[in-house]
Formats: sequence, structure tokens, C-alpha cells
Amino acid sequence: MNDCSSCIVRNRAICSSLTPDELLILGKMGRRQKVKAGHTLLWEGDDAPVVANVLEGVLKLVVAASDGREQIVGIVFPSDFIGRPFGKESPYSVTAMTDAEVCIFNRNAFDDFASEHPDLQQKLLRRTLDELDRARHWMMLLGRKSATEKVASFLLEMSDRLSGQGCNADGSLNGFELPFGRQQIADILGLTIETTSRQLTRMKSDGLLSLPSRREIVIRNRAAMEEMAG
Amino acid sequence: MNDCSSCIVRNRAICSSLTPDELLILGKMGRRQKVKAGHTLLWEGDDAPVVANVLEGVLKLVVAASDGREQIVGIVFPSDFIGRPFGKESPYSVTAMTDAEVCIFNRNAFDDFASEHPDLQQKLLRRTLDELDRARHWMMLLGRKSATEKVASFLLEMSDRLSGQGCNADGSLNGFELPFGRQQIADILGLTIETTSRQLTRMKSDGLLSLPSRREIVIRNRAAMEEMAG
DNA sequence: CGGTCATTTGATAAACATCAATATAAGTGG
DNA sequence: CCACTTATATTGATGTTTATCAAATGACCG
Repeated sequence: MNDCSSCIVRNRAICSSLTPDELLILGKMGRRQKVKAGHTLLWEGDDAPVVANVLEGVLKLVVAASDGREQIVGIVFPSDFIGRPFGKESPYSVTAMTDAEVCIFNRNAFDDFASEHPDLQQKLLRRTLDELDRARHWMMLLGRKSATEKVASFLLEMSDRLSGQGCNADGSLNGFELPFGRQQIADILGLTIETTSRQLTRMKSDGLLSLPSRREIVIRNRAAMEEMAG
Repeated sequence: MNDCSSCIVRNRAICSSLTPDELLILGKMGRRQKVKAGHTLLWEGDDAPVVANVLEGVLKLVVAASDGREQIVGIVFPSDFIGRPFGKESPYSVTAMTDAEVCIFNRNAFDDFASEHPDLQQKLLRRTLDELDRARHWMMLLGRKSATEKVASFLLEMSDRLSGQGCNADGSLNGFELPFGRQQIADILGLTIETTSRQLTRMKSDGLLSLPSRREIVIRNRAAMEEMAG
């Protein structure tokens, strides 16, 4: 059984809506599980018997075409929720991009628990609404933005979302380390790896950013970058 | 005050979770409003003081870039819900594509009501989860599919979603009338109007469909269309 | 019937993908 | 710790797709 009171994401995950008593019940239902980088937790189209909270690491949500083309439709960080409550099949695959740890629940048991705990359900609703907003803005990026705009938008969003992780909690971070490589960036932006790479190289030579190592990004001119994001 | 018991979308809208007593209270909060085709109900980025149920007509959710490019990120049909509960700004514009009628609520009043009615909140959660799934599959289309695949996918989805409206409730309809023109199709698919038109013309000459009038579509070879959708 | 708007069609250009070849970094076993 | 191997990323040359610009056709409306 889990000791939720010492959970790292205790106050950020949806569990934060629960009283100590309720947490005890939920703790009995969940179990911690490590996921190796590259391992797929849920497969698109398969029955998905579980939902989970992310404790550590970064995972991707992927929709694939029959011929193998992939589009990443979501990136999941610690304290985020994964899985599809009130649904049977997983609408996308969930794969770890880094070594990760999740707190897993049986979906039916979770659904029942949620139905009896309106506060938890409201937290889930708020999160889902936020995700939907994010997804819809991403649709604008995918459908209407140029490669340059895509990459600029991506870097700015990453500098925001990775801020929670690091130390500088002052809004957004200019220097950060991406938890994944170029191909994944391409799969997020609906581009090829070559186009993605070329955009980054161009931005580097234009002095907008520097690339200290493969996965590190330092935004040197945020104003110009925001201009570029369209 | 509204008489919800006679509402056309009574059993399909989120209100269907409510008892007659509750419905009476909600009925007092809402008011019916007609919206002319082309009129914008909510503006992206503005404070959105209302949420609503769609009674009649079709509306679009639009995200725009600073230079005017538009991406349609959602299409809303009768019995669907519009607006952003638990949030202040509207993350996108909501514009009527046909003459429409909605049942409008003050957002704060609705949020409070929802917080006290878990069943309503669960209905809203389920709907939001469905919308999110749909949005994410649309991301795959926008990011990874070719123009041909986009148009084919679009026609197939429309034939499904418009079925509820018509008489043939046998799954999906091969002949249907789109509630909007070519430019809107382009804005849904992340294409230009010219490319969209060319794809349709090609499909027509390939015998996949016929175009009896501007807005009517008849799918003549569904199997081939599904093949094309990728 | 003429005018307006939406759509189609055509010619050309730009953006991005694809194919192919390095280059650079990250592991691995000696 | 260093050569060797492998994976990842960059760069270059070329091709395809889709956008853009421009014009013509067709539908709808008074």
C-alpha cells in the first residue's frame, strides 16, 4: 500500500482535493510502477484497464497512422494524469520518453471512486479543460504555422512548462534541457527531423539561441523568439 | 424563464443528468438566444461571462494568428456545450456558421450550480474527455496527413456527425449537406481553399463522390474513401 | 438580366519532404 | 582511457506538395 502523504506530487496532482481519510482509500487502490524510457504503458486502440498519475519522468501521447507516421498529441509531466477515465479503449499510445515512475490505478475502481468524490472529479474536469485548450492551440500551430513559427512556439512553450521542474521558478526559464531528441520535436511539430534541425541551426546562427549540447537550449533573445512564434 | 421539459435537446444535452426539480432551477438561470449566421458569440482572449448549450444550428471554434490566419479547432452541433467553465478568458472565438439558437447561462452561476451537482459535472467531464480525444485525433490529421487524406478523413467524419441530424440513423450517411462552404473546410483542414477545391474535384472525377450542389456531398465509394483517409 | 460572391481552374513560386552523405556525440569493450 | 561501434544530428542536393497569384467559370439574388 502507498503512503500518499509522502508523495512527491502530493499537492500538485488531482489527489490534492482529497482529505487524509480519502487519500488512505485511494492509496490502497494505487500502486507505484517504474517505466523504462521507450517503454509503452498503453497502446492506441487497446483496452486500457488503468489510469495513472505521473510521479517522475516525461511521457508522450502518440497517435499513429497505418503506415507508421507518428504525431505526438501530448506531453505528460510529473503530477499530470494519464489514461482515459469513463472509456474503454485508449485513444492514443502512452510511451515513456525518459525513465519514469507512475502511480497506477485500476480504471474501473478509479471511475467508481471518482464518481463518489465530486471534488476529485472537479479537479479532473479542470485539468481536462486545460488540456483541451492546450490541444486546440496546438491544432492552430499544426494547421497554420510555418516551420520557423512552429519551432519558436515550441521552444517558448517548453521554457514555460519545464520551469516547474527546475530551480528558477520565476515564470519561465531561458536555459533548459529537453527530455527528448530531435525526432521527437519533429513528431510534436508535424515536421521532419531535417527541417527541425535546420530551423534550430538557423536560429543559432541568427543569435536567437545557443545549443550547448544536444538537448540543451538557451534562449538568447526571447523578444525576437516571441516575434517569430507568430 | 425556460421550460426545459420541452427543450429539443433535452435528452442529449448535459441537462439530461438532472431531476425535474434541478431542471427547474437551471431553467431559471438560462435564457434562449438566437444567433445569426456569421455572428460571433465569444471572442478569443476576451472575458467570457457565459456558457451555453446549442439548441439549433452549427457553430465553429476558431483560433486566429496575429496576421489573420484562422484554424477551426472545433465544430459544435445541437446538444453540444459551448464555453469555458472554471476559466475566465475564452481560449477561442465561437462563431455561428448557420443561424443558430443557444441556451445561455451566466458562467459563474453555472460553475456554482455544477459544483453542487456532481452528475452534471460528470456529464460535462465525459463530454470534455470525448472532445479532447477528437481534438487529439485532429492533431494527427493536421500534422501528418496529406491534402488528399485530410479531405477524405473530413468527409467521412462529417458523414458520421451529420447522421444524428438527418433521418437515416443507421450509423453514417453517404449523402449529406455541409453547413458551410469551401473556405471553412480549408480552415478546418489547415489547407487553402484552392487545394481543398482541387482535392474535391479530383475525387469527383475519380468517381469517389458526387457534388450535386455547392454544399451537398454524396460519397459514392466509401471503401475507397476510407482507404484514402490513411 | 446583370451584378455579386463563391468556387474552380491554371500557372508559378515557395516551403517542406525526401534521399544521400557526412559529422558529432554517446556508448562499449579492450 | 582510448579505439571502435552505434545512434543521433547536421548538412547538402533534389523532388514533391501545397501555397500563392491571377483569371475564368458558375451559382445565387435582386
